[in-house]
Amino acid sequence: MDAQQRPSHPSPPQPPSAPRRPPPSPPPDSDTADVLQQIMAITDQSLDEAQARKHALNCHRMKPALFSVLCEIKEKTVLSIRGVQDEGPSSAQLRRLDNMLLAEGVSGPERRGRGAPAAAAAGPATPGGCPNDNGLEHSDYRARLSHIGQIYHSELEKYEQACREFTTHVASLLREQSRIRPVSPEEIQRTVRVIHAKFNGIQMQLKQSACEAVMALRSGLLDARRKRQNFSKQATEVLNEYFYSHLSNPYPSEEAKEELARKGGITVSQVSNWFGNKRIRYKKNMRKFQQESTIYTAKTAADPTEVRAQGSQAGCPSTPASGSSGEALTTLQALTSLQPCPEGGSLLSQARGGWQVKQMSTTSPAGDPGSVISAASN
DNA sequence: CTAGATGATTGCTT
DNA sequence: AAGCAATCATCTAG
Repeated sequence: MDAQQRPSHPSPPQPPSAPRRPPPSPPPDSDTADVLQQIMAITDQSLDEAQARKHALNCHRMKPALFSVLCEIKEKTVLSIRGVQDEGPSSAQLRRLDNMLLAEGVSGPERRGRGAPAAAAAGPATPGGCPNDNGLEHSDYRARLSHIGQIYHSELEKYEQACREFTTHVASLLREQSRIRPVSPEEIQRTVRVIHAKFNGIQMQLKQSACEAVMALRSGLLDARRKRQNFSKQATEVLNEYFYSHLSNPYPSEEAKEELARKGGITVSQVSNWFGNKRIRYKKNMRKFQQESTIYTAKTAADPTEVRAQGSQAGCPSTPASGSSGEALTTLQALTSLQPCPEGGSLLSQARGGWQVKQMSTTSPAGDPGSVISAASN
């Protein structure tokens, strides 16, 4: 405004300072054009050169007039610009991405123990998100996940740094320019906001990429899980020993399952799966398992240190007589293996009472235990 | 390559 | 929630 206080008087005979003005006596209009040209030229110059030129411009006699003209132009244009506010609906999307990265353990303060939210969302039988608690694949998964996290954080840091630098640079540039053209602090603020919005866009892309990487990793893991591996000999041994030594009630308690899992180097859910499969398959084709049965029963008879019931038998509702029934069964099994039964060992099934067989209530109205097996083993 | 074995998953029942 | 039954997908021995 003070520029307007000093109306541009007709040019004095000699300009107070026009140090590098090549034309000695320029035409009246060329003065303004010259100043503008110099302003434009500043961008093409080196810092030192520009500094000198700026100084020259600041002292130019036409500067106040030019400044007031720019003020007027700005006055008009700013009105039309105002009201165009940024910040779109992308903030919600950004929040979603943030949440997801947080849940995956890629971002956030500190990585949680085991990807808890993912496990919570998984199925009941196995912790779907993170399969083998002790598997190689899982550690590999975690390693890759943390690698993604590292890249994400370093990139984020880089972008933030660049954003800061660029913002301060632009702000100082604008402040500098405010000496030759009207730049309000508000305008600087707005420009800064625009810059931040741009960098936010970049950040969002980065977050999106991180999410995609995690997703790819996750689906890869799920694929890998399908590529099952047979249990180790040790694990199969431990499980079979328990199964055949508790043939009257092959339902290990939670503690027994944990013990078996620990001994076999597998998870509790794998133990559950194994027993589920085993019970079904044994029941379906007992004859096939008879040899295996004798092997393991002989083994456990010779080695009393193997995993005992540990309350599973005692706590079993279906077989209250836990004491000698196991041993009696063992001998029964040995007998049945000696005299193979064409129907798949109905003798055993009678002795056992058919475990926890669902069909029992539906298939045999007369309550014939043998029919359970014959119904199940077709 | 194939058949059988086996671990995992899914849908259902209790 | 645990278990059963069927099924899938992979492994493995021959």
